[in-house]
Amino acid sequence: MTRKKVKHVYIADVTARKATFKKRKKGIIKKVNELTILCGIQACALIASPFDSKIEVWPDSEGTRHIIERYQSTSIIDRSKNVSQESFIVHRVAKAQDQVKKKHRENREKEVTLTIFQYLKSGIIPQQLNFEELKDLERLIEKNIKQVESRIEELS
Amino acid sequence: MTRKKVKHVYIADVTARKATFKKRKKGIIKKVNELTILCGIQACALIASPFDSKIEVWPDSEGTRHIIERYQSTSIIDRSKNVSQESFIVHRVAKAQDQVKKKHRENREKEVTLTIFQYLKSGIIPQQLNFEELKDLERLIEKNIKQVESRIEELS
DNA sequence: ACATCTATCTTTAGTCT
DNA sequence: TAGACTAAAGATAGATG
Repeated sequence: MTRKKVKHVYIADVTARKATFKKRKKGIIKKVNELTILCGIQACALIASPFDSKIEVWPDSEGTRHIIERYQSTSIIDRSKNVSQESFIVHRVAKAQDQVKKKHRENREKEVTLTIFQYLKSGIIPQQLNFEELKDLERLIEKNIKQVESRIEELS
Repeated sequence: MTRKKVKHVYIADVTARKATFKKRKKGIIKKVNELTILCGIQACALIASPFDSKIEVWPDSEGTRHIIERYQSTSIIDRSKNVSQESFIVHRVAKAQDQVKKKHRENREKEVTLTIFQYLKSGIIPQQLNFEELKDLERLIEKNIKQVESRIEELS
């Protein structure tokens, strides 16, 4: 009587879709939970609801945040294979500091680099950035500084 | 012959753990994929490997990034229930701009706020921040500005 | 709408190659 | 180390209350 051949296509019927979503979400979360226990690992799932804009996560928001941060760090490292992220950052900062000492003058380029360094240390932006990302960030900070300066000028 | 009662505890044997991890990870990803199709939603899974530091994600890094960003936005909204995030940001920026025009002088407080606004617009930091997070960010930016200024002074 | 049931489908632990 | 196999365990579609 209970026929089942799940066609893997979008479920048009709202009631059926909602029921399936609820059951399967529960199943997935159970499986993810089991995997973390059986294998002693971290894992998380983020699932958007079809019925409201909320995204459900497993485990709690704290655990999810941790693994997301861990993922973001490592994925960025992977993207910049050509240079070790650690030596890259260390070298960049050391170079910026040297330049500051040598040139002995106000220099926006170094201001930007130092700002980036502070943000990296603080964790506001990922601890590792590849060259392209760093360049984007530099351009953004430079733009900000210019805007702030022009606004200040405008008011003087 | 094939006896199975899965005890839900850590699998001590390395070989068995690896085999189970591989099988179950595949299963979870399949289930998540099916859920997204059946219900027409976004979902992702992040799974740390027990054998190297890499975190595997489903779907690709691009899709994962999107849903993470969506999650981070909404979760932060939820945390600052007391005030709508949109009106909060809009109000804060408008106020800062008003102050700039009225006081007609260089003012670090506004510089900080404008910098935050730029970062918010750019997506470098989450689009929504609650009061505590905004305060932390303000303190950080202020500290950065002071450090940069003192370094510039030191060199003049 | 939700809870329970259960026949059937799907996953997977243990085993072998 | 990685597939393939298979029977038991587990998940769930559709039905019913």
